[in-house]
Amino acid sequence: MRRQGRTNDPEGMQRRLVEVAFHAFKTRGYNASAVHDLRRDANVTGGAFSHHFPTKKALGLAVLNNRVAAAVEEAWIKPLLSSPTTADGVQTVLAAIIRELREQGSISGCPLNNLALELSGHDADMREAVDVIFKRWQQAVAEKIRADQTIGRLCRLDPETGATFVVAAYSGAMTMAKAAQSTAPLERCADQLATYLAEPAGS
Amino acid sequence: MRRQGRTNDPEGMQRRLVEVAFHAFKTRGYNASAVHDLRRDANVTGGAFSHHFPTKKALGLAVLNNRVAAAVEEAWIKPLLSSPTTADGVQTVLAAIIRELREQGSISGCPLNNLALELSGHDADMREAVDVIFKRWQQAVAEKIRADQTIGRLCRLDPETGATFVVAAYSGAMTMAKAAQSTAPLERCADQLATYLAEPAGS
DNA sequence: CCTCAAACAGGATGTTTGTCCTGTTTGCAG
DNA sequence: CTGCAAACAGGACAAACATCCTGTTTGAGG
Repeated sequence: MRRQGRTNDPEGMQRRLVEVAFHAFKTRGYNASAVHDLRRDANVTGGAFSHHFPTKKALGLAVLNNRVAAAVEEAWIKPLLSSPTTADGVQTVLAAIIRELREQGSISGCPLNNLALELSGHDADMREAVDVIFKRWQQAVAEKIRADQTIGRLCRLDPETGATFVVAAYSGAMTMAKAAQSTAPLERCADQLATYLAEPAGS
Repeated sequence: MRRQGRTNDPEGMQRRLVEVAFHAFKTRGYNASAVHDLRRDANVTGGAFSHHFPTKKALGLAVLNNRVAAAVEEAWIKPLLSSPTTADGVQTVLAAIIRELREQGSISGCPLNNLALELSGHDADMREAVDVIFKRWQQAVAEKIRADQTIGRLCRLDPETGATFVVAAYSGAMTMAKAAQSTAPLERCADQLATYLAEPAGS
């Protein structure tokens, strides 16, 4: 075909594809995103696509394992673990997310949340991948709660239970924020999580 | 065509279609459910379908406004409002849902939650419909919290904020339960919501 | 320079999707 | 009895869809 500008860059191509798919899945959803559109947006031909990802499901798993997991790590786990306390970390994370949503105008929701509902009912491998990320997320929060307990905070709170509760409240609030296209649910949940984490539960 | 067993039953046909679609949307999702399959499962021909619902979106809105809203009303609002306190009602509702999920083996998630993520990003009308149901749900919980306050309970809790928090925690927990195919997240959130609603927040 | 597997191009393929169209039947109004 | 609008039957339709196929190009190893 005599295309002379071509250079082999498998990693870059995969990264570009995963990046485009991540964004499309986050905003439009998995089933609503056509492979054809993803290819066009990422400037990837059909041959190249099916070489790196034999099926759409393979791309979905790659997005989940590489990109979504990294997004959770970056937006939640890192800032949480580097905060003085759980309460502080959760507050910092939520404030940052709310600020970011305000700046970009529209609310597309938490990528993990979006894909979780759509994919965990359709395929066992997908659900497994979603669950792994949720488990990792919870584990990090639980770890932070345990760290708090070594300095005399949240001593009456079971770390796993508290972690599940925090993640659930955030996820649900993000769902409602997306439906309402407003940050109000997130702000309210941030407020309640603050008081919840300030005083030991079940005292 | 000489089909002699036919009888006109527009309301029944719409109900049957909405019922089938509700179940399909809940388990497989909106985009993953083909109109063809819905017609087959509901024993409705193409002509009848497009007579009652000109587009798939019309059916989706009908499912949202009629069936999903009714499901929330039945599973959440009614039992909550007929309970002595908010804490009691939330506990009753969650216990019933957990029991039901255990009996049926698999967890398909909260129908509103599932459709919220998938549809609110795709269409303004759909998002509006989802938001209305969420608002109604929150309003009912807030109303119950206000009722508690008239008898000296939860006096330091803002009703709207508390309602958002309760709904968010439940929704998020259901998402995690679906991903994990386990009722554990729901049980943990029920536990934490119990202590959250037992003592006034921010005291 | 030669080889060869991996990387990529560009379309073909068969299926699925949502919607529409033409005709027939029902049931109520007149 | 008779018009007539609504209710329904059954398939047609093009567009969109995910996947596959054949060929070409790259780049590293020998």
